[in-house]
Amino acid sequence: MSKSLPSRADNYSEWYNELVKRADLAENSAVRGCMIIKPYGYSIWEKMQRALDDMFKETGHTNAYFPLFIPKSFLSKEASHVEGFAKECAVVTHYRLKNDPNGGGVIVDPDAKLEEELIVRPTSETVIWSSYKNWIQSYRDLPLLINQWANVVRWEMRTRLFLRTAEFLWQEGHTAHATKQEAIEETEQMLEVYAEFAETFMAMPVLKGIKTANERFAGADETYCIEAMMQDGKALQAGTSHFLGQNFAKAFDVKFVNKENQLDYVWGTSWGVSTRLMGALIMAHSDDQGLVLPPKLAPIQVVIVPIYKGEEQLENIKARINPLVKALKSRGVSVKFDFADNQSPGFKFAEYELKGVPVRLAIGNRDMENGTIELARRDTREKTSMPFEGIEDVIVDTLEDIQKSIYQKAFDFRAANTFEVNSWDEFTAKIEDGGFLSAHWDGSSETEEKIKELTKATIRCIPLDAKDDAGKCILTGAPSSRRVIFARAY
RNA sequence: CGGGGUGUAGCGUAGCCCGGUAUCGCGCUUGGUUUGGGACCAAGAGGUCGUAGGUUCGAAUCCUGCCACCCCGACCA
Repeated sequence: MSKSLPSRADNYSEWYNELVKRADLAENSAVRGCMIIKPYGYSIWEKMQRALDDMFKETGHTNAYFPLFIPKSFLSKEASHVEGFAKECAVVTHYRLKNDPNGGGVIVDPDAKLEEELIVRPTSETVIWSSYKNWIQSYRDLPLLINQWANVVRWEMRTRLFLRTAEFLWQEGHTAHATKQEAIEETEQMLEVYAEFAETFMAMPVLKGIKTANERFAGADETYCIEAMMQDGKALQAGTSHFLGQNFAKAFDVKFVNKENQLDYVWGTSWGVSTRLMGALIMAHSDDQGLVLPPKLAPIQVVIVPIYKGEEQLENIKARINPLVKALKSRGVSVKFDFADNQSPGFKFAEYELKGVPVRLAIGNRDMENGTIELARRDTREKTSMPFEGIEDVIVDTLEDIQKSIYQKAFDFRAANTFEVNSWDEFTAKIEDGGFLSAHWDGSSETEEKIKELTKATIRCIPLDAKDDAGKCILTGAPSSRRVIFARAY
């Protein structure tokens, strides 16, 4: 195994794949397209889950759990929904195996065929709405604000660790409301929650917007999204929030009696983020030395590496470091004091950089004599020798500063790679370099598809903060009232 | 699913064209010396050569099917 990663400049996707494996985040499994999330990767996901779950609870949601299997008939109740997912569903047809009468191993027992096939959920709208039918009678039962943490399966043809896997982990919120207005507000609120999570925890700036009809969720009236820019200039959809209108209520016959004693269909939303966020996190900040993790999501925020000759020196260092470890822990900082003697300091430095630990401290005999300690920050790879006295506050400040700096760096990168373009020639030239292109579009699906066909660029979103700005469609020249964001996407 | 490539120890590989039971490095184990940016010496352990068939006295090597992974397409709320 070579010591260094492939560089981003040489081969971005190889860099990504290698990094995921070398940093011990995930690996491929025996099952095509399914990944094994390794402990280090999973602990980052757990941090994401914790933060998101707290935000969901704060906005009034509660968790529940619905089954993995969906009766086939459920899926077909909402027409555009089934159309959207049919091509990528795993189907359970039998419930038993038996010994192969012709020899080795087991075979599917042909006598154990299911009357109705079960679909492994690609998303849970259908099972959930079939339950909501029983749970909702009156406006007093509304709003119903439920989230579930689950795995889903989408049989993708081409997969990549975290970015697109056949099975992935996610959360899916499913809410029901008495009015259209309230459901739209919920959809928008959850988009805000996602944006805030991405920006404050992941340190990743996102663009909030609305999807075009082409890119809309199957079964939604409107899909809101957050879009992030990766370091290769490609866009990554990091989260979606859907206003479902009354589509699922109608498909599953979910009616309620309103205050005026009239029967009406309820209004729905659904919203989700997945382990894809791990991919976003990696590609937003990491460099050729390895991961760069935002302190708020780093499983280990500070690592301390002692440099010593002999037991006695190590004991002296431990005596100085142990109280610091304790003090940091009491301030909620996760610290690892790595005094393992089977690896050299240099090895440890490289290893913790690969794993993205935000702050590294090194202390050796020189420091012991001088009353200093060396502090290295992962994002800039700067090393500074500092007085040991007061280092605790410096560490806490540095963690905060790293969180802010990597956000700013990602923000500046996005700004430097976002362009207004006004002609087709400009568009086709610019799109080759990656980045977001802000351009006029005539609003038709045909034009959108034509542009995709010609350039591989899709409309990532119509930004929520788009200003009215009359212009002409980049392709057709037809009038347009505002700009949309085009990019090549993951 | 189409085109191209790859599969040999935990990882990375040589050998394959031209058939004779497998090379080297990293890692691992033990002992010793080391430790301020991926340490060194010595001795060890580890392989049904992706998988299932076929050809052959004999297959990592030749042939066929299958599987997985990578790249390019198609597909992908």
